[in-house]
Amino acid sequence: MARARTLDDDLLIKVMKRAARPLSAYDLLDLLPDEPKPKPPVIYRALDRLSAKGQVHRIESLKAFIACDGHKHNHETVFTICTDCNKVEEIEDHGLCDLMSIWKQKTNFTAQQKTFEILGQCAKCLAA
Amino acid sequence: MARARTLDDDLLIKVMKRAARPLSAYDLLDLLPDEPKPKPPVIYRALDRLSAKGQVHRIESLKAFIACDGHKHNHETVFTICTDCNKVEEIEDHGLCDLMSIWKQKTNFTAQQKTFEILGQCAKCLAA
DNA sequence: AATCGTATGTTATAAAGTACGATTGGAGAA
DNA sequence: TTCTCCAATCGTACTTTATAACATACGATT
Repeated sequence: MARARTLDDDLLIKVMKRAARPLSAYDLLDLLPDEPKPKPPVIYRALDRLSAKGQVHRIESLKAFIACDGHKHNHETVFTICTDCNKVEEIEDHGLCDLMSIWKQKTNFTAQQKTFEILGQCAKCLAA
Repeated sequence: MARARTLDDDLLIKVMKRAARPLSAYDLLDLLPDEPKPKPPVIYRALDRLSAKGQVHRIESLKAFIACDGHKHNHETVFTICTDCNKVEEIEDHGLCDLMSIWKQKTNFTAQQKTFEILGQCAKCLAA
């Protein structure tokens, strides 16, 4: 029904997980195996697909992407991003859901895309 | 202690407020009076200054900047950004402060920069 | 008055993202 | 089979966003 894909989504995820830090689209380009070297739009399309499936997140404040650890996202999530060790953690929090519905009532604003990110230092890096 | 500034921060703010929507650095470049046309780094430095003073915010999810309405930020804030009319509202919320300290306890993560943004539709635009 | 330090301006380029025409390869028709 | 059609994908070339590196003006310091 269409042309075969040259860049495998699972491979992309694997590369991202191995890096264990947010990677820009161009970082990914460099890290992916060559022959043929995928072009930027190919990377972005793959990221879009995976993002739509919730397997990848864009960290807006870093202009970079991270593989999602895979749990279900039953709740709203916040990312903590350590600027020292680059570790990203996903906090899944019911309290944030509550807050969201309070805001919804207060403002009548209909949310479509949420970006909750905290940059700083993780416990380990702060201690060191 | 240094050369006089050709780009006045107050003018920049004024232009941003008049626009009443998030503007990219290059939007600003176009909107500012010419003669001499400021170069990108000049704009970005002005935005950094104003951002440090809390007079301007970068909306990460739009790669754009908005003049802050100026109240004190005694609490954590969330931005709602209407993708229809481009209106940005700042929700100042004590509940979010509480949540932040809960996260702090839970994770021992030390926050330095917070990005809380909600894209969607405001009440008016949803009705229309 | 010579020198210095720093905020500013400028040039050039890096980094991030995308519009759009070209290509592939399978489905169905003849 | 061989053809045509078409949707998904690709890739060129470009736009947009951002910054590194360099140059300069000018008040402060000696």
